[in-house]
Amino acid sequence: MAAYDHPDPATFELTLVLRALADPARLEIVRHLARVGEANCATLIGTRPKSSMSHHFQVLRDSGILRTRIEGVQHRNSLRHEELDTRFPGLLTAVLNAP
Amino acid sequence: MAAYDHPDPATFELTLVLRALADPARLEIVRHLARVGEANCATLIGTRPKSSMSHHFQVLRDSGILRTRIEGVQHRNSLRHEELDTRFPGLLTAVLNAP
DNA sequence: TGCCTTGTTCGACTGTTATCGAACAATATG
DNA sequence: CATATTGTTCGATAACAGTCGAACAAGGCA
Repeated sequence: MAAYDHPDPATFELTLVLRALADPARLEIVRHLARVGEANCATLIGTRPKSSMSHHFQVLRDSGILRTRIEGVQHRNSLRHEELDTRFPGLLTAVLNAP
Repeated sequence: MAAYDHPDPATFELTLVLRALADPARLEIVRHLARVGEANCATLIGTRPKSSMSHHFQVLRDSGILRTRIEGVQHRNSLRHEELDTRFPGLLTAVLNAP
């Protein structure tokens, strides 16, 4: 599998980021990554099928919220917290701190 | 016209707030209110018809982002910035500061 | 090579949301 | 009272987004 395309921080769009975060499943993913740092897709799948999760990861990736690193057969995901902060300071932190 | 119902800050839901902000038209409204403090619907209507705007105001109101005060025939809108901050500290500020 | 694991892609379906005209409601004002 | 102003509600339509099974792709390993 070829590496993923990750958008440049300068091109992050606020509405895309907010929309990506405005979904319970994706918010769960983001919060989990904030705790564990890095995780592959499999460990993040709860009850949802793989195809649904794959979709959510793509939305999060396209908006700039996370990056996916390929290692063998696994795809390791982590937050792009610093990069997000360079364009939207404090946004991700506020979301992560929210109840 | 009877007064509007405004949700209590303790019941604000993050996904609702993020979804409300994740729309260009509504983001524009929020940014305008941040500048001018208070404004009635008419002054916020650009090219969109009244019915569309009325819908967006309702979404913003229901999520807790703004309050609407009725004065005569006008509906004056303003951000519930402090109340939003009590539940989601820094969130609205981060959104307002974003490019 | 054959098989297992990990994820993606495709296609269809479903539910939600935005948009907008038209009719309506409420208040002020002449 | 008649009319103008301000905004809501209704109903229809169209676009979008989430869900999920099935097929596919690629790497690791026996």
